[in-house]
Amino acid sequence: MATRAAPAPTSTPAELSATDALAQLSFLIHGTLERRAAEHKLSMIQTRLLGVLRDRTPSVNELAKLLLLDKSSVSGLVDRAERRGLVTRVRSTEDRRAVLVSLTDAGRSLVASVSGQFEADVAAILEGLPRSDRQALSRLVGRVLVAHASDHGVDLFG
Amino acid sequence: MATRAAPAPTSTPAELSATDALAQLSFLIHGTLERRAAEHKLSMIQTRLLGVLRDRTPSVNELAKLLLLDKSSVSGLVDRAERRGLVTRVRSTEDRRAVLVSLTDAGRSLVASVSGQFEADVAAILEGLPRSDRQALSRLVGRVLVAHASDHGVDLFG
DNA sequence: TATTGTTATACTCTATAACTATA
DNA sequence: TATAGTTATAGAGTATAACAATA
Repeated sequence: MATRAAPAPTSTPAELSATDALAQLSFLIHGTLERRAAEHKLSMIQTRLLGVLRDRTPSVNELAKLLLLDKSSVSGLVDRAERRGLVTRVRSTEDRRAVLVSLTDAGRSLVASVSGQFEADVAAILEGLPRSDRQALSRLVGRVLVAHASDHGVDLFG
Repeated sequence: MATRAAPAPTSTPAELSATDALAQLSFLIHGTLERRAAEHKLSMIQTRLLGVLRDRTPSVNELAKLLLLDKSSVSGLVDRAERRGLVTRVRSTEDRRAVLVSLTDAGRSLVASVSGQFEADVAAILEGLPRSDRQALSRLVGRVLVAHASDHGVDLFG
């Protein structure tokens, strides 16, 4: 956990390894989204569900693969989101076993709020750096992501 | 959520804003720890509990503040960790209402494993960069952390 | 009276197994 | 038979409220 950054996020030592620094920043940013979502009574998994649905109308089965959950877990997740009026279920006409899940207007509006606030939060965290440093950071992190993706057979720019 | 990095982590576009890049990397790193912990049948919160206990023997009340949980939640958390032999409870002699929680040898060993593997994972992710770039990244992220901490009244280097 | 910790209760989240209805 | 989805069940994790023991 990069010394104590993850399980026990603590103070920032004068000297940080790149590993420690990245771990600490990651938990800071993750926690930021968690808090924003909680303000809207959303858990992280409900937030991810809404996020996934922004540009898709997947079946329960496809959702299970996207969210790395069992289909029964997705069933319950969608139940609770549906009860709150955030998503709807529609029986597929092509395969009448399948159920397609999509955002309601309320769901779309909610995920847009959380999303916007989170982006602003991250931007605010980065405001500690002058613009040229932000660009340098962006370039370096972009390279890490590209390298990691290619190591894992992910198709970038697809 | 930095476009779709958080709720719907997807591909890496050719051009990433610093915000998007940081968000994507953060969720990559957080997910890395989550997977490592899960291999040891540890949830994130159990992992954080063990992490906090590495250099402390706090009361249940203090744990609740450190983990940002209600004391009743901590009570259950410690119950389950104790049942697995990872932590022990000792009644405080100074204040006989208080219960002090500490790691067992098994708990300490387990958290060391997860910690070590996670650090190696993050280091591996960073290996996509040449050493000079890693140093630059570390310096930039360190500055972000310092700036954020000072904005929030956190005492660094304490 | 105030504080520490536990317990009772209720809800979310998760998986496994069994079931229904399609294919 | 195989697949899609739901339901029953069990357990972790969380909070609120009520309680016992100690301060």
